[in-house]
Amino acid sequence: MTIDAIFEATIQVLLANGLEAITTVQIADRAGVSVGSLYQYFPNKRALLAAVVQRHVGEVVDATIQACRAAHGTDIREMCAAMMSAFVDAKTRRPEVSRALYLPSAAVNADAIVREESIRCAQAVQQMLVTACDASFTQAPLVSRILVGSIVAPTRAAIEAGGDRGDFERLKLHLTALTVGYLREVSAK
Amino acid sequence: MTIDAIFEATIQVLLANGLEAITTVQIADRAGVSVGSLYQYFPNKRALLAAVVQRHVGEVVDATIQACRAAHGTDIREMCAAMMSAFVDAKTRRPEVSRALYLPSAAVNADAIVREESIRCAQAVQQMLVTACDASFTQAPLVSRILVGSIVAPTRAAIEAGGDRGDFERLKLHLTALTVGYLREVSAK
Amino acid sequence: MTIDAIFEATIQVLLANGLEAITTVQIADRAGVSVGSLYQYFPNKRALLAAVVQRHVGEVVDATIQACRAAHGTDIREMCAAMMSAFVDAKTRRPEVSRALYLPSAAVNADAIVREESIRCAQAVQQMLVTACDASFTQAPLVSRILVGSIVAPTRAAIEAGGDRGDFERLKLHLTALTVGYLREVSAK
Amino acid sequence: MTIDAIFEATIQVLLANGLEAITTVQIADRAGVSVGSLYQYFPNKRALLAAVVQRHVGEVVDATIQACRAAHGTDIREMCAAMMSAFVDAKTRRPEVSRALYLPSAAVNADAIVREESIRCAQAVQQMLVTACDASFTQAPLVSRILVGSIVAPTRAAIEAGGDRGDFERLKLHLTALTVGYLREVSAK
DNA sequence: CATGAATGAGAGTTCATTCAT
DNA sequence: GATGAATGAACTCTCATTCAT
Repeated sequence: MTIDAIFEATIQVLLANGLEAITTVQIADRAGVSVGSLYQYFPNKRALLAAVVQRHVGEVVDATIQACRAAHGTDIREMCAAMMSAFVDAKTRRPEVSRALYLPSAAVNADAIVREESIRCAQAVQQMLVTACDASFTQAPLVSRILVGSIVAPTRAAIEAGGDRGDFERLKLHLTALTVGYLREVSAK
Repeated sequence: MTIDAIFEATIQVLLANGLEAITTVQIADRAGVSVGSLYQYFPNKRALLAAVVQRHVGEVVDATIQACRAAHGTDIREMCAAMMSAFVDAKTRRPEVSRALYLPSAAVNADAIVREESIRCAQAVQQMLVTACDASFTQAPLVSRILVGSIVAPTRAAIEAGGDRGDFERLKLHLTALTVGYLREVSAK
Repeated sequence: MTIDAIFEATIQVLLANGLEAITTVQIADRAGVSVGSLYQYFPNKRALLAAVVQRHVGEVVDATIQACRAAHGTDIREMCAAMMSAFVDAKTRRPEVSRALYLPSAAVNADAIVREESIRCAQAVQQMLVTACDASFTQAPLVSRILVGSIVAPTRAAIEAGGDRGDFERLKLHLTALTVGYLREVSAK
Repeated sequence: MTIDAIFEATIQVLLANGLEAITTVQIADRAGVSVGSLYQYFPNKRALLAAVVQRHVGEVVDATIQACRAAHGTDIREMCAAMMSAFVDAKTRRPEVSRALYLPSAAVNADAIVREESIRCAQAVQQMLVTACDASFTQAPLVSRILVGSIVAPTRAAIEAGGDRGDFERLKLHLTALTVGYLREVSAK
């Protein structure tokens, strides 16, 4: 509960002040706790930022993985559509949170989290792809990583451009087209 | 000349210490100049980082744009292949530079540069796409942005994974497949 | 208490090093606190100096005003004698403090304080003068300001000349003569 | 000529930026010379400021002394009127210059100049007073110093209040009244 | 356990002064 | 003699972290 408040406060301060100007005292103040308490839950500022990023990215990846699992055995288009829907929905559920977290995500240490979560996601994608009923892949690991990578930046661009629901739905369609087209191109069948 | 030394020093220190630990004195020392001189050329640290990012990203975008122009009037596959080749080559000419600059690129202020350069690139892509001999697009602007966005993250992943020339050549093929597939999917023809 | 220590330290450093050489670290050191603590109480160095001046000048003006009030209704000579006594006593209670504070008093920002306190003092003088039993003034505001102004520099000169109690008592007599003579000259009666 | 330009530039920068923000480069720029040249004429910044103050204060004191000499043998009122007229005229010939120079005058080193010039002025006053045809003084040195001191602050206040010619003429009358009254009070005759 | 005043290392930045051209 | 880029010591101020209460 306190941790949740701290997480939320971190996001708010990040949105208000940016990554460079954020301070532990500010975060604690906005969370309604003392700095001392903050340090009871996190060993240092870096760990706090990492945890916030971890949770957010983890949630998005979890949602995407779940969609991937549910799509096992279907065809390429269905797989891609399901995955894009889950990914974009999860990422844009609270667009301002995503926007706030793009900054610390790149900061030292936190980008390792992003990298690892991307790998976790790519693995689920790979496991899904091999079950596709209308395609097969000789370089499934690489294909999965390309696929996951390719959808990140367009989504970020849409969020930072301040897109609305309609934009995000359109984004889903294009990401589906992007990934379906790719998989067709590299499918062995 | 002094400015070049400062740019190079910034990249070196960034690679050695990361974004959080970089200091103006360190940069000046490694560039073989005094801090005072550094401040003669850049109003502040942020501006220096922004300039370094600007130059790097600008070069990559310039190279990509040039390839786009040269490919006007060809077919989709040739366009994508040419563009991917130029982009990946420019971005991986000195992989460690690219790797160093991913950090400040996300830092406040510098990400605006990245955003603008992306737009500049997307415009050139759009101008190329409308000349394609084997496809036509109803939503060229969106398609261009998606296309540019989709190739950024996979390339970054390849660089950060410490890929070699072979990996980068393979990357080109996949990015070509990715974009060709996408354009086929969304082509009106 | 900490604030008092900082005030006292500021005066000591000012006496030892002058206005140009004073640093926040020095002040903090001599006050036995850390620079950080100093900045917990004062937003910046300028504000600290201003506060020190404010307190000193405020005390002197308060003492003078009190004497003015007590002298309401008396004659000119008694008024001047009472006021000069209070002013010189307050200003020379710790001559070295006064001497130390002449420097920042002129520094930007702090001289505004001196100006305002002078005005406050002049108003009290004016209110006193209009009750004089042996004189009346047609330009009371101007007369009050001249009067307050005229006693400042001679007192400063006496302090900076390193005067002793005897000098200060002699100063009182002369300031009294100065102001009494003036008031007689400009009295309408 | 160059020195004059530097003096004038110093005053301009002082008026524009205050004492704390003044820099040698700024002064040189505004004077239309290089910093190097500035250092050809003055060993350091402090000496430059001191010279500017010296010249201004010296001029005022010179004018006042001249008036004192011309008034030898006259009566108290004529002496005071002549002196006040010369002093106020000299000090308010270019009010903004006086205003600009109040700041460095208090800064370390330059206030010694002010002190010495005050003494020089007081000596001329003393030499004048002993020739007064209608008064004699037992403590001429002290009286002279008080007299000189008493007129400084009211004049400064008038200048800083942005007074016009009319205000300055009124000031002369009051300073004359102030000093005449004083001299009458302390005259032995 | 919570608090938040105190700490102080360290960062960015300035600017008087120099000296090669 | 004039120039102004280069220097780097030194300053102000910040803020992650601690620990006595």
